[in-house]
Amino acid sequence: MTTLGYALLSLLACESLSGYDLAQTMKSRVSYFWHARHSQIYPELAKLEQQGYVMHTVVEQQDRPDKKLYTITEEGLTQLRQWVTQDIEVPGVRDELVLKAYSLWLAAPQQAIDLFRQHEQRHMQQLAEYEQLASWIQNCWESDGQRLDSPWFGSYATLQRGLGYEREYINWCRWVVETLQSSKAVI
Amino acid sequence: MTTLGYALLSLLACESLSGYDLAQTMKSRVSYFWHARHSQIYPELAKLEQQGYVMHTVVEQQDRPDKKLYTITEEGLTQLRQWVTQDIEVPGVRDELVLKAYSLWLAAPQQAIDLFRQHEQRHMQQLAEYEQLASWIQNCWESDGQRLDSPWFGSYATLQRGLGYEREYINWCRWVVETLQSSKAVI
DNA sequence: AGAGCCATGTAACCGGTTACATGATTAG
DNA sequence: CTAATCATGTAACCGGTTACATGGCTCT
Repeated sequence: MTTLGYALLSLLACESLSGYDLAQTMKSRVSYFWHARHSQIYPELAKLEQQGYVMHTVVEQQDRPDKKLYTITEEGLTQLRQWVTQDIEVPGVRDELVLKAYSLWLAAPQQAIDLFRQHEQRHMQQLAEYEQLASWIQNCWESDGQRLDSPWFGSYATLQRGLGYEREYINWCRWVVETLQSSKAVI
Repeated sequence: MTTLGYALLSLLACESLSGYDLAQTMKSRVSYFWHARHSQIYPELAKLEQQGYVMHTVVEQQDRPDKKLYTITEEGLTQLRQWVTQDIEVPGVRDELVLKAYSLWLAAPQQAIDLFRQHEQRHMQQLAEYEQLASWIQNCWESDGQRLDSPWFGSYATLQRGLGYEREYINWCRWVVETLQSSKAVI
């Protein structure tokens, strides 16, 4: 089993979806912590089905192309359950902007300021999207009684990370810009 | 040019290093925002040399094997300077722990608590290392007059991100644990 | 008429990891 | 004697991205 396999099972544990839907869902809702293109998803679904973790039924549609609706099996759920709390290594981060920051001493300050302002903006946009989503999901979870065994708890937990991540990233961008500006005055 | 190429140039812009040293430096000092194995570094250095961005001299050593000391060239510096402020896309994050959090509703709360306590610990350790490094580097930068064109500024800027990242990660782990505990009491 | 969405796949490529390979010196 | 560190490389593999390929429906 690959991590992508578990990612797909995680989504299918909440609802049955087609390969196309899985790609859409990843793009829009869980893009923060995982993403995959359809070219990776379709073969992975086939593998999961071969292993018995998912199964599909063809849903015929008139106005649109037919689709394969994938559903998680009992074995799939079992597999997913044993994976969730299994320990993992802390993955090494690779962030090109932080890498660029390492060589910021070689840059023209104004150009550096522009770059980090741009990224501050982008992360503020992302944060705004997550905040909207968070208030929605918080509602869902609350009307579900804030139960730990409600799928909304999972969504809410990941979103909490997304919010924190973006806020911290924005803070850092601002710190870089301010440092570049204040020191510029010193020169 | 690959990003790894720029990562190596970034390090070589501060000091001349061997392939082995580059691997060590990445492991110890810049592991937060970039990392690479020696199997990737050696071929990349050869490519950089072919392109004229670095050059090497063989340093003979008695007590140790001889080594190739790589130095950045003027063209290398020029290349690096134009890359630093060039815009990039915000990279998609992939974090398996956050992915697991999404399926936390399927887990036994106590096992989940153990997992997130473990990761809280690991990030606290990482944070402690960064904090030590930060006070050291801050000193270096200050005795360098907090100049924007001092390499210490670059190191300090990336470390600021490292510190913020780890602190936020720890906060999130704690939030997950607390939520799992408080809701447990409700049940 | 053309752009864009729905829907599913395959193939080539590339960056990164793991493993293979060698060999000297030093510390326990 | 053995393990670890210094030092440099190659090869196989694998996950992920980009591009190729097809085709119907809907909205402008």
